[in-house]
Amino acid sequence: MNTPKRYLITAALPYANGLKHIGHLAGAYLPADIYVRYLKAQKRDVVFVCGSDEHGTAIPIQATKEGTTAQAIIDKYHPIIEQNFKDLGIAFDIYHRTSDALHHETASAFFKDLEAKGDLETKTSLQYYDAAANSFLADRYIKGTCPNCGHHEAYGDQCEKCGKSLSPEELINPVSTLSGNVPIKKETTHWYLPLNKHEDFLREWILKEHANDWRPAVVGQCKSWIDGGLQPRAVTRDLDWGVKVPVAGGDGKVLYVWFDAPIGYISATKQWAKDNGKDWTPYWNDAETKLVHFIGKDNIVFHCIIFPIMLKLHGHILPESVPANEFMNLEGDKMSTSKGWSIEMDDYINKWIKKENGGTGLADSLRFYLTSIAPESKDSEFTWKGFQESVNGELVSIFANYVNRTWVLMHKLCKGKVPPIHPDLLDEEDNAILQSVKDSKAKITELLEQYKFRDALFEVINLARIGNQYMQKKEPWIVAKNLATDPTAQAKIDNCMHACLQLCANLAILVNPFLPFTARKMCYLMKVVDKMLDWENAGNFNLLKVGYSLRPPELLFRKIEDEEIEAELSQLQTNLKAKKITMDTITTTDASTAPEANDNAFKPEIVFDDFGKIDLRVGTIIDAKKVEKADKLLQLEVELGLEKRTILSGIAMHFEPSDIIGKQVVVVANLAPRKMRGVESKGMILMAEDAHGKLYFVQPSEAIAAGSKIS
RNA sequence: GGCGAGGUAGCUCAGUUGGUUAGAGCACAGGAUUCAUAACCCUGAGGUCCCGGGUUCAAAUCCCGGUCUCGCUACCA
Repeated sequence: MNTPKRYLITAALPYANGLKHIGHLAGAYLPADIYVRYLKAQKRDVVFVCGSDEHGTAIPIQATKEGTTAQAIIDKYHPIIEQNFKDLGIAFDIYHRTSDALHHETASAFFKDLEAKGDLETKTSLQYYDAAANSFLADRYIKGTCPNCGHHEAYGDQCEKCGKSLSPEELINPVSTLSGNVPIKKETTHWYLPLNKHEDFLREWILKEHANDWRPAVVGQCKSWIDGGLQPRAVTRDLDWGVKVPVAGGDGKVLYVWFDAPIGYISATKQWAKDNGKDWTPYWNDAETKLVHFIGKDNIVFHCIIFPIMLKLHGHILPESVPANEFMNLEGDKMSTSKGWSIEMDDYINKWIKKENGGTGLADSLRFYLTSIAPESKDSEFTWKGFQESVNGELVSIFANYVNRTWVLMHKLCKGKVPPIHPDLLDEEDNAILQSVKDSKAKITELLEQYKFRDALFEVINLARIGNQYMQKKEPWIVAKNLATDPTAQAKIDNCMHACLQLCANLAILVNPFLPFTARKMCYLMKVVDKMLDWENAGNFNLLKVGYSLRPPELLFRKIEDEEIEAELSQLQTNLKAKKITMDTITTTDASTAPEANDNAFKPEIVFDDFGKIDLRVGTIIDAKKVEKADKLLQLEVELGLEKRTILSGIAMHFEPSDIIGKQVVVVANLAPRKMRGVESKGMILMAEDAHGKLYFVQPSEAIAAGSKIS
């Protein structure tokens, strides 16, 4: 294994529109922090950068929601997120922000350079435009009905109810959130990054070079994108919140957030270098730097496809690895802040860490559990019960208990001082325990280098288990009963306790990347400086000097009680209900007070003649079947009296074809035909929809002749 | 529908290029012990390796088909 000259480690920039939950923590920040702490203990040259992503349309949207400015939003969340990370021991070398002038300069120059070299293309296209507000509408400024779940408040980029990614074109009944008007389409010019031109490079770099050392899911996802045919991607937007497009024709446009955000890694590095009197350039330009991006699986395409192309074009190094984690669920469901089904870092900190409740030990308890269930190879699940069992059963019972019994015994039998070794009495067990430490260190080191943090942490606990076994065999508390009769008794005790103490010192070093607060507390108990935690010290049994007096025993962690778990579980249900009520309230309030800005509101008045243009008829479904290669479409044959019609309807998720044959429906009979999935649809079925997105047929109260007019 | 990842003990997960009787930790049961946060230590019980075919002397592993979960993507007048 040849060691890189230096490391640059990044963790995904959290979006500064709200609080971040423990799923985010487990996905990117915690593994990154563990890796960095390990590298630093190895005395490697490493910089760990992160920062708030403060651009994009969701920020000004959130501002509107909270009745304030975009600047106020980021100024509110940036410091909270930064502090949350600190409280949980995520030790960035710098936590920067993309609203900073230095970042604007950096991103701006980056874009300018690519533009000047001809690496970008421009293209004119039709985009939604709000004539009343005199502005183009970013995805996030368009609301409409979600085509996936039928939610009325879906945004142009994503539906927050079902979480599906959308494009504005997909929305049903799109409405501008600025004025409430139906947007029109207007020409606009944007810059594009032609991903398609770099396909060969990506194939070579990812599918060949990294086919085996990157995680299967990462390579698989990339392969899927590359094989699917890469398209040019717009890198600018019509918006006034973000980094201004710095070239001619860029008025009123900013860099698209995903173009600007990853450059945030670079500007953060610059800021760090500035603050510390260093040169940032080798970290991004020198081939001997190892760059690693820690992210969640939703970010794979940006960090493995788009950003690498940008880096290559701008003359930077490429990431050596992108260890993306899968998702962490919570008690059987996906985590979602907006649904109230999540555990915010901020909440955990306030409840478990800050109070006299537990202090920093509880930060490590969370780090422990999250690491032990890290979604490294598949989605995993956080349960409070699991948290309790993991902490009580392994962290406390095995690890902390080992340290505690060592300390207590050492004070009882060795006067609180590191006892001497008596070489003539050393036996196989004593030699074996030293060898175990060396073996564990080698294993843990290897696993950490491979980003297998879950397994690495298990090895640390296992070493404590070995310590327990060793002590059990030696039974110093039994030996102590023979002090009067056995002249070698004290020497035997000394040898055992000496080994146990040295093992504790080793445990502190090895656990440090995972549980930094605990490692520090162990240093305190041992009365040693942090320097002892250097990785090179692990595997040695001379870390504590003979005769050195140590502090009295103190518990490293406390157990998690049943009542606390029950409280958390019911809190979760409460949050869920509270959020639901809030959402319902907002929906109804909006409908009554600001009808024009809400698509649940009544549409603008029309005259009778407008209505008269619509030919509504009663029809009877005489056949229904699923459309091939479409999950949501049903192909219906509808009897309209004068003729039979083929009508397609997006209701396949709600009804079984066999169940609806014979049903009477209301049909818009004179709607212009439209082809979907290769089948022409002549007309439209009217459906009613409740607040939960459930669909109902609109039909006459009693069966009447097919083709009957409705007016 | 297409693509990607996953499905192994009650739970959380390992199982490298096919090779004895499929492993670990929790949880559970029994035993031993008391230095330790009712902790530790020893022993044990537990599996149709999602289902069905195929290749092979030999399949959790390779191939084909199906099914379920998650993600990306298409479809929604």
